[in-house]
Amino acid sequence: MTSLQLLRSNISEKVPITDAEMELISKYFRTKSIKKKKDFNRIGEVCKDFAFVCKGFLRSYSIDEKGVEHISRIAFENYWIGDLYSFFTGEPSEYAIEAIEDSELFVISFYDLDRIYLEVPIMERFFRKLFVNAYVSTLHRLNSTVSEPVEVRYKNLLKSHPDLFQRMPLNYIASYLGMTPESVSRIRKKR
Amino acid sequence: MTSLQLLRSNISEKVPITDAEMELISKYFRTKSIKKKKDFNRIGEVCKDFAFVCKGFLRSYSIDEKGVEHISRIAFENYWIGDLYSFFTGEPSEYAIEAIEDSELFVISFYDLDRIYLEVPIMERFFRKLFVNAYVSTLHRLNSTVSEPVEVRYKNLLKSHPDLFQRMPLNYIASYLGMTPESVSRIRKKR
DNA sequence: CGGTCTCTTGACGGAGTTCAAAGCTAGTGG
DNA sequence: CCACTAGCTTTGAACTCCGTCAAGAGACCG
Repeated sequence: MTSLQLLRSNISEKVPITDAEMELISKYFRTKSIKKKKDFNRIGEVCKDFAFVCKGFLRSYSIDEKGVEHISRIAFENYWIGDLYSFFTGEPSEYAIEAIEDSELFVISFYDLDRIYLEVPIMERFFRKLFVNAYVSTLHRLNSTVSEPVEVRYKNLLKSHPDLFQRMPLNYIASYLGMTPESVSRIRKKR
Repeated sequence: MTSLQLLRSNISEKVPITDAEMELISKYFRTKSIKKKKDFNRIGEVCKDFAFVCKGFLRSYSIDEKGVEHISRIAFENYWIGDLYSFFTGEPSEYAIEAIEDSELFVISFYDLDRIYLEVPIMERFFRKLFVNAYVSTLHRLNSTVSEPVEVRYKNLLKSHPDLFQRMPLNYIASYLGMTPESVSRIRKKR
């Protein structure tokens, strides 16, 4: 499956899309490669592009007052990533986005996205659905963070995203789950 | 300001809207009154309507395995509320939505919302923006929950929403912040 | 290889929860 | 309009989960 086919299938999951529309859309996306450990976005910079992950694996994280990183999002192939707040408002981003593995992206700028909305109105619906999903899953994560002990959170993640554990170091998993690497290690020890 | 004017101004914050469009839109909204302590939505039921709060004050909460409530969202006048997951998928809701004060709502069903999109396409953009905002602020809350101690979280909420503290009992504030009422009481005691 | 990064393990401490009891407040009905 | 009750809030004491700190083992890469 080519990157474009992957993008198309991702869109088709939420809205119907024709060949002609895909043609129009694809003109506005640029490809971008990010090497492992390199940044797609830095803290303090405006997040100029919103990205679809064709290949690879990225994380988005913020840094608190004590200098500790907190991973807020993880994006595999077939996921979207970007700092939406910065992207839509033009304010400097509070999140860094970094490739965990060498990654291939389709990226789109704010202005080009606006043109897509004009030329292919159904895309407005697509992104609406995408953002609802992001909102719903984040609310779920928030809920589980305040109501479930570390062990339950770890096991639920393991159940829902076993693939994650093969590709991401333990300290990232800990950070994503809002706990320490030591806690993850101890949970893991008990079988 | 009438309820309809409030709705209009809420929409205008995000997208331009004409008199004619408002006319079309308003036909699809129904008014609904919810008395204090009464439910707008119950756990296990499909959330059939999405609501704009004209007057009053509601909370959305889930209940964990131990039977403890966790407030996931609070909506005043000029806010929107509903279980978006259930609303869009038709699955039973895991959240209850209850009026904290007597409330007046404008509600819209899933099907009528679809009609609005057809008749007033700009509304698709409106809701896209609404959901991006909801997503961004929830991510922010998640971040603060894992990185900041209870006292900081309490004070930040007090700073950003002082009005909340006049209208909502302390145990709800605690639940919304992901801590116990005792903790809130103790934080409050220190001046 | 040598050095850096990742992971494990142990001991300790503390932030925040749990449990319990009592004071306070507000709503209700007689 | 007052008395009563239920819910809200405070306070104290004990506990516990999980984070912190530290040290060492293993793994990976230049």
